[in-house]
Amino acid sequence: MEYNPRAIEVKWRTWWNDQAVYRVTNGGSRPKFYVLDMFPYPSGSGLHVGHPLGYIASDIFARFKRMEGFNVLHPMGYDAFGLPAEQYAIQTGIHPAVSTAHNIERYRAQLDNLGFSYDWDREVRTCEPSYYRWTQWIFLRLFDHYYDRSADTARPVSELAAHLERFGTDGLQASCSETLSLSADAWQALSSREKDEVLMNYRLAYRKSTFVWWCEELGTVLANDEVKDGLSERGGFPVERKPMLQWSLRITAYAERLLRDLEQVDFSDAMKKTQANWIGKSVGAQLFFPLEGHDYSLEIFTTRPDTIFGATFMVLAPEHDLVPLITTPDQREAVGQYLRYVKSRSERDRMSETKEVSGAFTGCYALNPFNQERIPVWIAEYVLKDYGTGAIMAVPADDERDLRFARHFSLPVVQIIDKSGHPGATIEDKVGTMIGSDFLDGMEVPDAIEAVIRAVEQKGIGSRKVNYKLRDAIYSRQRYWGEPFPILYDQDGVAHPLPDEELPLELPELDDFKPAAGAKSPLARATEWVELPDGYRRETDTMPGFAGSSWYFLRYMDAHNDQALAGQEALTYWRDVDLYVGGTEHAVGHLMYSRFWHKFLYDIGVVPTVEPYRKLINQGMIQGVIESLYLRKEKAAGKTRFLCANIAKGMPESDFIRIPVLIDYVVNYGSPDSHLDAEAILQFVTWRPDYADAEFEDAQGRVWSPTMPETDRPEDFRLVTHTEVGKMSKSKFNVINPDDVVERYGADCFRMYEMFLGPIEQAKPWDTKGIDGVSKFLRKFWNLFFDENGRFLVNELEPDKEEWRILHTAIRKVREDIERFSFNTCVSAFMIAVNELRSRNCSKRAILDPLTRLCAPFAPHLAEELWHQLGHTDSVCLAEYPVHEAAYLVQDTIPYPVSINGKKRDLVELPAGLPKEQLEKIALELDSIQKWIQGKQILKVVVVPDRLVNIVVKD
RNA sequence: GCGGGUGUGGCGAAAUUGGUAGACGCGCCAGACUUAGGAUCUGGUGCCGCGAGGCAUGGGGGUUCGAGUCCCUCCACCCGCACCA
Repeated sequence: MEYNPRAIEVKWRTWWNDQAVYRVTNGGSRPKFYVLDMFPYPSGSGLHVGHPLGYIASDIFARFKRMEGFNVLHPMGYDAFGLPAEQYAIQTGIHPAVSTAHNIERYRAQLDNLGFSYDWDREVRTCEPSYYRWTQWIFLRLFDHYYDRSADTARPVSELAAHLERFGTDGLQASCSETLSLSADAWQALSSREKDEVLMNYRLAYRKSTFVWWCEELGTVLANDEVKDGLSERGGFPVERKPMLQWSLRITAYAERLLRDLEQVDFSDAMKKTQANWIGKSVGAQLFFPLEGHDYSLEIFTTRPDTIFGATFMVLAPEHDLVPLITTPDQREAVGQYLRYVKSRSERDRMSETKEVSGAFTGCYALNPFNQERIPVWIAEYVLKDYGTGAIMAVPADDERDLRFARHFSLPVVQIIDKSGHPGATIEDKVGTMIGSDFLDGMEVPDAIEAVIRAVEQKGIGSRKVNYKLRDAIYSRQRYWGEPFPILYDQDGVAHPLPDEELPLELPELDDFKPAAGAKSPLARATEWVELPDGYRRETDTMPGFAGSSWYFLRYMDAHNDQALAGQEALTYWRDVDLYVGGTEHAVGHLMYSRFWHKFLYDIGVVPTVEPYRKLINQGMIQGVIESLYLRKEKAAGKTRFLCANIAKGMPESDFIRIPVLIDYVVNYGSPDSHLDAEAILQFVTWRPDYADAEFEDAQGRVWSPTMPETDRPEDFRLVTHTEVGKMSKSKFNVINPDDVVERYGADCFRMYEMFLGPIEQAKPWDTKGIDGVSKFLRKFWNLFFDENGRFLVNELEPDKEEWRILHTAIRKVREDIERFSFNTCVSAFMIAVNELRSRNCSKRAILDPLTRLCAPFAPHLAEELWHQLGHTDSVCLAEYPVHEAAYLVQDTIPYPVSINGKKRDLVELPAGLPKEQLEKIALELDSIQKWIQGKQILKVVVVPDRLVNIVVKD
């Protein structure tokens, strides 16, 4: 019988399905284990070979844990709301729900094709009302809570209102957008609308006019992490800063906990660093500088309050609220001009030209709160509106950027730190002795920082302050395909939550998905839906993509519950995700948001854990090989001739058109010798008929054309292609569909090969070349069970010592390596075992039975078939994972390398457990060693029992 | 600029605590079976050298009986963040 993967794979998948082998129930006596994949956004182009890498790894782990006796939750679903489906709808008129459902179907087929052990009964789709009902519910809880900093937890807004009623803002420690100061009387005197505005300042989901990233092309605002290099992450369109009335989530309230709790999760250091960096905690002081001629003062944040006596000017962000108020009449024009200049610059320009110095003087002076010295107030782009207070005290002597600015505008530089005691210290290092700084003189920098903060607090001109780079998350999108906000506005524009009983608030039907006028969501056109008879109006924006993905892992625990996002019993049983597998691209988006939501849900008593994910593994990207022709159009006697540049040989890249080529055409693709030969060019021009009658010229100046008679064509004509490695994408023609690979080699082979490619966390280019090795291995494994005539070879003979050793070596290695996520070495351990058994013609049941179980997580279909061939009737997926017995691994003899001065000179097989003295004696007496030590003085003999002997001689 | 990562044969890679560098696989070479091979099997394969042997884990230095692994330093590439006060 031949190994025929296609036949057995379909057979067993159907069987698993019928037997509900992967069905999971909540509870029971087995310990729980939760293995989660980052669920995919079902895009129109389907899965490529890179997507399943993480899914395969997690599936192996889930199967391993299941066989180890754990109750394993291993679900899958779809992040189904999002921009691409809506863009597609705008172009084609096809409803996003329709295209999404279609894409999901395709994804499902592709996933099914790989034999994953998901419990599909728990599937979630974020775009289903039964799901987003709870997304809306969580939003309403966020709306209904504020963050109490003294208790470090979220509390109901009603408690906040009660506090204001009795004490005003006195004694209130709450995260807020602006620091307010209100007496109880003042609060009581407010109208209900004004009260609502005050509360909005504290809510964890709040509506406020903020500067947001606006993307004209997409017709929506975007969150910080959705903007890359001044362009939208989706589509790569320009974005601009714009003040808009938006819903936001107060993630900043959780900044400290998000940072601190990184300590208790098992993420890679790189991931933790990235998150910590994004949170960007810095400790310093908040200081108030009185403004000359005004009765208000300028608030700044600094990490270097010690340098205050070196502050020779102040800088405000151009968008700072005070700018119009403090600009003096004679500076109005200069400032206006500068503001126009800033506005004219795209975010891209602003980012790319960070070295350029620009700014304007407001005409206003601030006073140094310590010595009343007059300090000119400037505005400049290099100060950012939304970091700190949007204003700084500039200390050119101790800050690179301030210094550049001072030099450019000839502002004074006052030295305040003597760094002579610290040779090599840079301008920004916090070292040195204070000089020219009044009461700080003579102090070392760290002491001075403390001293200033104490003085500042005593004088009441500021306080110690912790600042974070993390911004609140903009939560409104002016789009159709997202969760509607369960919010109604009354005639005063006051936001009212929809009662929970009215959830889900479903999306209205629409046939036009273009953004509505005035930067509005298409929902604004659904007037019947928006306008309620009682004069109330619905919010027309929708929630962002990260809403649904911030809590989906909880829904899997109890996917059909219609009373709660998940039942308390399910939540306390599954608790948290034990293993989470996904890409690093979600480091600051999804992972931060879901950690934030989880902490909030913990605060309000919904979930039992502080962190959602215990361990995170980031699979590396599988890249594609990109082969391109570089051609330059030349004019030649009426015909279009293309000169082919050999970029590798150093010809310039500019002036050439780059044409990505299907890798199927390329000879030796992926190697330095990649090229198109005559046959390949002919294929190429059928694919690109626009080149069908072109003439091609190679680097030697020879000309070749598909239209010329074959006899005229120069021999061995080649167009050299340029090879790169990059993301798989349609436009690069380098996408490999897993279905094609599965069709040819089978799912088990595909699974094992993806694992065999290299360490899971490492990025690597896809290369189908090596897959034959894995394919051969699977056949060899099969052939231990069947001979070429299909005869079943498995026998009941007792294995010998060596055969036991082979088996138990494999068991130990595979178990160890699964636990450390080293799946590539597991595959090689299987290969070694099978090769060794084969060379001994071993088809003994006592060996093959455990070996079949051992490889079941990797090649489940093959294992299931062989398991049944061995006479079992239950599923191998639920069989017990083998455990190695140390007794079989004890070796009688050990190969001892004998070295002279660390260089191996011989290898001798000696009985295990020999004492040092004897080993030394044997080693020294070896002929091969004698030769080396003849006439030399032996200084020392290092003997490591059961390992090696090293003889140190004097040269 | 800051942060993180990676550098080992022709290629993907292994080496878990400092102890035989290159397991396993691809490719390549030779051979067997074959009408044939993109099938299968056997053997070989880091580099230099006829050989003894020498040289090899990005370069240089150090610690050690012994370093891919630890320390210092330099270089290259990749990925984040990027005027964060």
